[in-house]
Amino acid sequence: MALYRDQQLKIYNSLTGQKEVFKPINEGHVGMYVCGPTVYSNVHLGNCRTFMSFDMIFRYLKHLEYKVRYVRNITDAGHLEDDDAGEGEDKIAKKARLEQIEPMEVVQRYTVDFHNILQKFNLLPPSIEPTATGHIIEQIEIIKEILEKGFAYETNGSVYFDVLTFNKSHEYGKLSGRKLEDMISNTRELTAQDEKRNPQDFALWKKAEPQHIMRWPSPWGDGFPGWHLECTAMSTKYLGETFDIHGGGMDLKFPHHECEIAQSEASTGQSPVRYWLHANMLTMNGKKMSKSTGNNILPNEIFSGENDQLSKPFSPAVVRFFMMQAHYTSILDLSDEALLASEKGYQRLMDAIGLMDSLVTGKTSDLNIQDWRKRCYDAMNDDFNSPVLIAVLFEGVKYINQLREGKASLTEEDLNVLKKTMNDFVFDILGLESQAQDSAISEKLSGVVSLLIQMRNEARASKDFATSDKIRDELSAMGIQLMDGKEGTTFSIS
RNA sequence: GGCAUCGUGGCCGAGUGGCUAGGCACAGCUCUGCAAAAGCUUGUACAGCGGUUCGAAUCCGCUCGAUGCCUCCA
Repeated sequence: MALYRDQQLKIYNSLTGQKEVFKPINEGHVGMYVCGPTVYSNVHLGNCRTFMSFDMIFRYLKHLEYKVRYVRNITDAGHLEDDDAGEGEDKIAKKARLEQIEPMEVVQRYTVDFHNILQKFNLLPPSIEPTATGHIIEQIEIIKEILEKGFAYETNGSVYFDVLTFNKSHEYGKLSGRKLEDMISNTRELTAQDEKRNPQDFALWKKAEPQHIMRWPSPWGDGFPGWHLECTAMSTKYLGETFDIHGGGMDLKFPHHECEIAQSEASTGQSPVRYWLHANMLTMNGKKMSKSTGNNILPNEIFSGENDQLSKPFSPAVVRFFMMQAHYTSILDLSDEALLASEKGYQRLMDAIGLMDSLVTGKTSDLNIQDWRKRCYDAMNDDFNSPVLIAVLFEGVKYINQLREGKASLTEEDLNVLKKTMNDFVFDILGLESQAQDSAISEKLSGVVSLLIQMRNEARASKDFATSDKIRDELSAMGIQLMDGKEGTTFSIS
């Protein structure tokens, strides 16, 4: 029997503002769509946080033995920097012009970067990773539908979604908690040459100016799709007209996701998504990381330590652990101090896990492992509460250390539950990686260190503390720490 | 200006009506040749003011502060 039947997962749904019991449309199957990046520059750490959060969610759903189809798109069609002006240049085209390369070279370069970085952070690839430019036909079809239903109009080769008309029969703004009347009263005057009937209207199709490189033929002439449309087209194509989970960054809630809802409801008559999930922002110096403002840090700058914000390099796993220590719906602020604290905690966790295989079993158990295991699931079932999970996992760390010191005892059965649970949650679900070195090298290294430990013990036995301390201190300087315990000396490499 | 979210001990960060979150740092003890590691113990924090309640960090109101969205952004 599948694990999900034993677990009651609750998810905070942005649409209703409440935690709801998760029930997929088709039992045992989950369709999940997450808005991916626009590939016109290097992915920064803030972007990574969102994808990492949904990776953790993907992993947990899979762990619960759901069959998950996870679709995460690549936006490879540039969108106008200023939608209203009509004169704006799209970001990919701009980058291509600045670097004197083809737009698709820009796309390729940053798609590769995106994949490389996510791999370093140990993200699983999605089931499908569709591109916007690969779905122009699907987007055009949706525009036709919306036009037919009377929720859009064509002006001068462009097609706009008619928000006011839509709002008469539907509720525009229900996701972001906005009221159309408020939005109207708050907007400035239309610019004189604007093609839109109302400022709230948004583009489904934009006519391409002659100099615009990325262009496709359509019933309305050469142009390119509006920036909300691709997600509607691709999510519908691969997940159906209504699917289970739609995720993305908080900054996409309005207008992007609001427009997606409008587009789907206008074309199919159905609300597209059951559960809307929004991951919160990563900040630095108290401000949102953002490509356009420059307040961001690139993952490679963290891994190398070459940046102004941090005192030292941090490994991808430590950064991931740091992020998992905050709930995905909370704002998280990046700082050197916080990363240093996480690094130590991460190390303690990994050291304990490394000890698991050497633990001995007893006849009785004086730790309630089943209850502990249940609390791990409870944490994740409560809207993927990874920080609470980590708190419970640190109880597991305490258990392991107590067992190692002989201060507690577990039966073989319980010990196996402890090991499996730690491995499941730390590696499979949180997606942390032990920084295992090349196994051939690490095997030899561990032989060498064992030899040194033996020599040190001999020195200690003969009270030659000068020698024993020298071994200990010099290894420590190399990042190899010796730990004396009841059962002998072990070591950890940092 | 409008809409929304948030303000927790030295730092990070959970928690939403009564019961220890957790991590890092700090202190004491145990262990140790000395350390480190680990274990044990201690910290009475919830922006301010007022209200509801037997009881509020948790609910309500106001004030102050921060952030996000309202234009491309994860």
